[in-house]
Amino acid sequence: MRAVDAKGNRAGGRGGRSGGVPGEVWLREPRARRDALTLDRIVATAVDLLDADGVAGLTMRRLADRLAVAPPTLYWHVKTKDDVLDLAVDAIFAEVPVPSGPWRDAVRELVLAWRATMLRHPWSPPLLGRPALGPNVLERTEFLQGALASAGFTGAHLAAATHGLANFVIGSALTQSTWHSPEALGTARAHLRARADDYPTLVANDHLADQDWDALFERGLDHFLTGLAQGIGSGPVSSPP
Amino acid sequence: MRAVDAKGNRAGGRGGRSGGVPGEVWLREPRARRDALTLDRIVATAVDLLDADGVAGLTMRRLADRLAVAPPTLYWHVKTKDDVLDLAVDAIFAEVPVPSGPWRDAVRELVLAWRATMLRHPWSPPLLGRPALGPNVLERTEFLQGALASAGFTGAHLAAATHGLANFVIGSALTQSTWHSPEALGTARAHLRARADDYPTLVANDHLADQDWDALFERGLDHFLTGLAQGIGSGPVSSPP
DNA sequence: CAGTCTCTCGAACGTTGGTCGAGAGTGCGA
DNA sequence: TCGCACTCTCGACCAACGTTCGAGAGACTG
Repeated sequence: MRAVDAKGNRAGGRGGRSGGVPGEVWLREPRARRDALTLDRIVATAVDLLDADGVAGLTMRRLADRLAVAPPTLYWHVKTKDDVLDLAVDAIFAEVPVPSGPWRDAVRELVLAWRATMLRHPWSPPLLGRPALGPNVLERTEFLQGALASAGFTGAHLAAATHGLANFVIGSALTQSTWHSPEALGTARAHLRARADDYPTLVANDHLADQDWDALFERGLDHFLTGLAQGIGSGPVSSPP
Repeated sequence: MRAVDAKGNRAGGRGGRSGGVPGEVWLREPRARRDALTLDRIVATAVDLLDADGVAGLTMRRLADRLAVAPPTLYWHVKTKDDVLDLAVDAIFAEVPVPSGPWRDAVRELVLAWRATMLRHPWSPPLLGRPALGPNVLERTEFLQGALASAGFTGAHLAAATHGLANFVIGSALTQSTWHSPEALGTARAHLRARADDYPTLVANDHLADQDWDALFERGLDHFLTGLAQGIGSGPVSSPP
């Protein structure tokens, strides 16, 4: 069953189920279906859809279509659409390599890769407004906190450092993905310039310019790391060997 | 017309329009309708709905119901539902007072109030994934950058400081609003503890504990401000008088 | 009193996320 | 070989959603 043509449309339309067209046997898929519908395939396809058209582009029907399957079928593998979103978010975190080395370099590396991945999938930052407890996310968080702990942070200092870094990355990615499209940026700048009287500083300094966001982020990150390393009270100062 | 009872249901159901019930005149609203439908009322009601039930709770139909109006009516005042969301986001920023004083204190104050407002409306952080160009948002941003500029920051340093602070606030609010409900936090911690082998550091340090988020945020903010004030290259060091 | 402009709404459309129960296909034990 | 149970798929259907259209009511203007 479920013979599909190249465009992914189900063959036969609403034709009779079994024993339909004579000789239909020969048209059937070979033996073991190598296109078995799995959770992994669902999630991967969802990520494709999200990358292509954003959150609005992910529809259970579109998703089913791409997988050459009827929409209700998805609900056997997945409980709700939110499940798909949660799984998609965790899936892209697998792209973030877990580094090694001295804590400050390792943290920098992780955070930069983290940000790069989110920007590669601009639909993801707002979705972090939902609890993310997937294995990939947790593994990276574990590493981050581990690195900071190995640097000597403890207690509230450790918590502040971990959350602070994570929040900084997430906020940056959210903001930058907002201004993803050049057109949006352009109209926004025009909007600002037309109100130069109200926002003299923003206009004078060309806020929302098409600037080097990467450099901006790294600068901010270094500020934060410096503040961290400087420590307050019991904070650590230097890198371990 | 449009007499409403206390529960906001339209009176008369589907009764005849004009010249319906005899004596209905006396039941009509006094003279000039003091419940005129305005954009402001729409937005204020939308914020109420969002506060009560989150983004999922805001429906054009529910909104119209609360305003004792038929759904299509809203579309005369507003182009799409997204308009309502954008306006709602800008509306809550009016709650953030614009401070004064030495730059570091003023910035701290603004940022803290900003965060507090977003947490009071936990639906708002993910919505910053959409361009926010309302007057209230821009006014606060203008102030933030103005304060930093008056502190001596210029060029890329200024941009990094402005965006860095904004991103830090947004990220913090997004993360914290994610774990808004104690139940979600509880199950998440249980989930973590059940996997102590995989996430030893997170479990040992009770990541996602029901901690003092405010203190955590202030600590992180101070780290950042310290890194900022310390400056890199041409960065400033001290507060102006 | 006609005309215009502002504002409201009933009816309806297309699409969405999701449910239900009927099956097809497969593997397994008797 | 049969029958049963389990896995997986789907057609039909549902309520709810955002939004459009055109018909008006009501209030001002000339």
